[in-house]
Amino acid sequence: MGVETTKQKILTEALKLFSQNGYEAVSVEQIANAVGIKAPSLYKHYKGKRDIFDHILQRMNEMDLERAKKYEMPEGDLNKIASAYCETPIEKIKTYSISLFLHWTEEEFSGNFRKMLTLEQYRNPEMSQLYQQYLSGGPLQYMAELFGSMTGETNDSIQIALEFYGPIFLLYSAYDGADNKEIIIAALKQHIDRFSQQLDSAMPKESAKNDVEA
Amino acid sequence: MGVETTKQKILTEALKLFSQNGYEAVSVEQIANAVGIKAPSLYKHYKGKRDIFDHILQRMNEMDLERAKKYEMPEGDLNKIASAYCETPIEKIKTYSISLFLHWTEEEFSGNFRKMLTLEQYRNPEMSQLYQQYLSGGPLQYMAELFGSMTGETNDSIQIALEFYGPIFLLYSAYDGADNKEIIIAALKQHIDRFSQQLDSAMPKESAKNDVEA
DNA sequence: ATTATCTATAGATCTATAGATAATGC
DNA sequence: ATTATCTATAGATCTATAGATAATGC
Repeated sequence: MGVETTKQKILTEALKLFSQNGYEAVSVEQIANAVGIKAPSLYKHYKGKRDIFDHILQRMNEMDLERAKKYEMPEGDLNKIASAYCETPIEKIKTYSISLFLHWTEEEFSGNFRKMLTLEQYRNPEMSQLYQQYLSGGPLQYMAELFGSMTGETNDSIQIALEFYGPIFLLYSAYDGADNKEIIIAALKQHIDRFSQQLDSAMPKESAKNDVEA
Repeated sequence: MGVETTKQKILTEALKLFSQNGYEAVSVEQIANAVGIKAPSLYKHYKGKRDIFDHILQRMNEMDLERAKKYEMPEGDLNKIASAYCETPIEKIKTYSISLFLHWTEEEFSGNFRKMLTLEQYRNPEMSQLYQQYLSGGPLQYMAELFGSMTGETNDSIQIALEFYGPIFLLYSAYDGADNKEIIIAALKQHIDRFSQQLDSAMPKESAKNDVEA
């Protein structure tokens, strides 16, 4: 697992280039150079540039399914106890949103994929669909459902999700441009804490549940 | 003014294409086709593709200076009275942020420019600087200053600006993907109202000032 | 007389294939 | 024997220029 095969390395290097310059701006030769082979050799592994792109999408899809399985359904082995602790919706949201942010920033493949998707979002319907699924409308919808299940009234939940996810979404951009990434993570945590406190005090009761364990 | 010269049309059509596909993906021939001329004719007006791009930047810069002059300094003629009315910081922020949003969405040139910048932001330092100046860090900083001047304490102002501008920033994306743009504008206004109300009640006093006129 | 357009085309670059050569597995 | 790499190169596309032709302004 530590060693990357040429086939895998083509994907990671191509994605790195796509995330900086966009799909069209990157030539097969540039990818090959980054990998350390000549361009024609690359065709032994993939049918062409579009095929490389497709395999990146595929791999991202697999990674996201794994991540979803890990965080949406806390029925695993060791994590079971830990997540059972903070089963209250508000803690679930905290954990989920921080892990989501770190996933799209600190992890190399996902981080580059997010950047690439940002650059490709207007190219065609498929790309804008993926962008919204992974980064804008998708998370927003998911969080709205969480908030809806908390308050009971699903009416206002999209607006609440907007107040919550908007700053997180902006922090992706801030993260990309920041010299010191730690400051961004700190701002993220402050936002999440502030928001959940505010939400907690606005909620009718139930707030006693949290204060039992620390 | 209603008639667009070929030279101007090259800029608007090029920008339209750049905003969808990114700078590199667009060929000079595509631009020429959109304008309705042959590719070589285009070189009578601009030195090349890069030159077209540079003139787009230049024009955007001019447009933004105009917009800034219009909204930052309410010393004009007719607007003078109107803006003097709502000179209170909270109303200034409301007016400013709605006009900013409409500027980057409903106006064709600025809207396309925002999309293009989104696609070009990672290409080089100049692009990421422009992206942050126009769309992320710039407005955030400006709003932080406004909030700072309101509360007096400049400490927390960036965090407050994040809570305010984050959702607006996310709504740019939502706007691009939305079938019904009106819904997005409504969500924007609701966010701004909710936020300013919340801010108003959190402020010590001064809130009586607003309620005199309606 | 000047300006905007056209056709033709040079020169560069890019994707992809063909076929030779070296490395690896049985 | 199979697989991964290489060099050489075909064919397409892209940027940009040269020079001819039509349109516009004095």
